[in-house]
Amino acid sequence: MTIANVSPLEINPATPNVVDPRRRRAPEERPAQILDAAFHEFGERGLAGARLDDIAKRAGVAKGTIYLYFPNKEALFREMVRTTTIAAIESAEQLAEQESHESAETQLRRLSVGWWTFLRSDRFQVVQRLVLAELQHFPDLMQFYADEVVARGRRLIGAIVERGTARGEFRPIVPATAARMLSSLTMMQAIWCDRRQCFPELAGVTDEHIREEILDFYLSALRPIQ
Amino acid sequence: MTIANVSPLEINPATPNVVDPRRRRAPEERPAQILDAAFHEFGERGLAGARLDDIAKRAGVAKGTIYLYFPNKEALFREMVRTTTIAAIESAEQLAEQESHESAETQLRRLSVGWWTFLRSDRFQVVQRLVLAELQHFPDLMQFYADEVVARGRRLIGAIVERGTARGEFRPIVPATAARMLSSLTMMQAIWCDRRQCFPELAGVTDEHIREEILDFYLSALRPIQ
DNA sequence: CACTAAACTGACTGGTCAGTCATTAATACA
DNA sequence: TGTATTAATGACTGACCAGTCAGTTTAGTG
Repeated sequence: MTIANVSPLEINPATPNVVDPRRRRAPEERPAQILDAAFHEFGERGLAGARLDDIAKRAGVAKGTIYLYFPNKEALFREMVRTTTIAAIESAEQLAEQESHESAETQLRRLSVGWWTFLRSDRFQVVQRLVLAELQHFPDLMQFYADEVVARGRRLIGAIVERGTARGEFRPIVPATAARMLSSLTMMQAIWCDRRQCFPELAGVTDEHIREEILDFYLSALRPIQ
Repeated sequence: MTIANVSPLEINPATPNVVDPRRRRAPEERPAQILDAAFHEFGERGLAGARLDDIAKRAGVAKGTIYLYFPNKEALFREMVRTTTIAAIESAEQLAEQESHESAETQLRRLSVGWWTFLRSDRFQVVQRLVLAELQHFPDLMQFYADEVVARGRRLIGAIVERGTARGEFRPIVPATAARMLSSLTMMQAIWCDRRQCFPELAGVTDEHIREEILDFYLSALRPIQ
């Protein structure tokens, strides 16, 4: 969907290629196509539950083709988690770009909007489910996720909070702890939003409202003591 | 092993039950034995990944025996989630019993200790993983979990917060929102604690310290505005 | 003790699916 | 046009595993 590229071969002056597109040569596109299909199938069924035939069908490719680009199912899974995660971080960091002249509260507010958008996206929901459910069996991927997603996010928040404390906007607090608090509030509730129908209390509330509640709650915990 | 019979005379009348315990009749115990084994196997490998042969072996029972008590793999899974969840709630509610004369802060503090103990137990970690990973395919179980675990917990916290607000201990806040904030802080960080090795920041910190950080942070967000 | 009913067993079956490979199609180049 | 090379296919294989059932063991009863 996102990753699957537009084929440069499609741009054709004379349209001589009326061939079955499935058999057309386009080796550069294959990995992305397959990874995208894998993302959906693994996301839906998990590592053990997903079938390679389904991934192939979704990618518009024969099963054998998958094995031209990935040595086996597990490697495909690993690679899918890696690429999806990387794509996710990049889009999140773009959104969270900060201007240093702003107040810490304003920075936090902007970070909150960007991050929440990302957390509520389909891609994150799937990654999150896989991380929580399957990554215990892949210590290296877990580490990768911890370093590249969690730690990076924490540093971002921690820096803002530290600056806010220094400016007297916030009460004194260990930045790492403060970052962990905001992460947990936001991540957990983003996951719950995805299961809205089960939580009557959330059913009538918009995503945006929840995001604001979280931020207000968080800011009131950081409020300086009189 | 099966064909080579044990002579019934071998059974000493003084110690009558030296029979292979695996073949002793105990139909009342079977479901619990099987469910316990299922808990471990499903918890480790997920619904699709777990093998009934392994569950049987762990339960000390033949595969066929499982089918005397449960119609199929999925039903066993459902039943396992149900019973585990119920056991979990009951143990958690015992811990959280409150005395009405205490201050809201003290009540919250006691609830926090009991709940955290539960959240950090093996049983909860496994249930939580299954809920997040698999329960989307079982809407009825998801609903059951939402009603019996999440909603119950929220009501408990909400009531305490409401009382605290009425007494002027806490600032005015929607009790349901306040409950959701504490739930998300606690649940998410309990899950992270289980993956300690991946988060260098948590590695050197005790569970108890994190629990206190959460509670202090929470209380400071509820602090009345001057 | 003999007989019956209930509990239990584990070899077997049939379906499923990861992974293979002989074959076919497309392209590049002479 | 022919030949070589690379890309892709999908029928096939073998392992695996949920679910079955004919047979075995145990306990209860007269």
